Amino acid sequence: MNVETAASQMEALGKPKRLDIYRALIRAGKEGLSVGALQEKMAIPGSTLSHHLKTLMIADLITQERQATTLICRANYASVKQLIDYLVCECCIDSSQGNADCEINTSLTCS
Amino acid sequence: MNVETAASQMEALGKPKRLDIYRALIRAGKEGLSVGALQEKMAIPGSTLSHHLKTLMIADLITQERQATTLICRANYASVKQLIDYLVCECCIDSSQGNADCEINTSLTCS
DNA sequence: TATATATTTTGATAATTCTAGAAATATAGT
DNA sequence: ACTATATTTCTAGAATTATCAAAATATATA
Repeated sequence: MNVETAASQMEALGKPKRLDIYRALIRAGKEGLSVGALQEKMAIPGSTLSHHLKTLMIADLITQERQATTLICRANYASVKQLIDYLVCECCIDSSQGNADCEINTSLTCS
Repeated sequence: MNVETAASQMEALGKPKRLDIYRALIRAGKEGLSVGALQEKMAIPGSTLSHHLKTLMIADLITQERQATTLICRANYASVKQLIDYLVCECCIDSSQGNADCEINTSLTCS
């Protein structure tokens, strides 16, 4: 993970609508949600939704799988785990007291 | 935590320079870093740094404490913990399989 | 009060991004 | 081939954001 990748992922999650979309996919699990289902759920125009999904795709935060004419979107759980790690895993290492007393634990695995 | 707050925090972390500044504070621990120390470390103009710090402050991601003429900045560990929780804590709850098999654990405490 | 240090605010420009309607594309069924 | 459904791309305007030099502010010390 590098700072540009992490920042682009944060930025992708930095608008309420996109964050809502992403969290809907986090909640949906491995079944995912189709673009159409998301559009109904989110109540936004298809073109706007499509742009948001593209942003999340480019940031590697979601994946898409075509099933005939519908496109299934899923959260990429591995990438958000890496992002969280990048954010906090170096906690306190520059402190004169070290990080021995820091408890840092981020785990996320979905079956 | 609501979606606007979470999105504004994500957005604040969504630029490489601000993410770098924030991670430097995460590493610094409770001692924090002065604005001047950050400026030297990051090698950016003071006015630019000040704007970035203001953005991080408004998002409640950092705190500032004045010590005479210098201003000590510190990461707000509690708020990033809440942000991470907001992102993933509802993992898979809408799945037909439920979230029983999801392991979600985010802990971050710094002494 | 005068000076020095630390930091913020102002102001202006360039660049990016959000939004959504309209048109285009892709896939499947009749 | 024609139609229907699902989704994307094109296009453009409005709004927001990043950047930094210069001026202003805040605090401490001589």
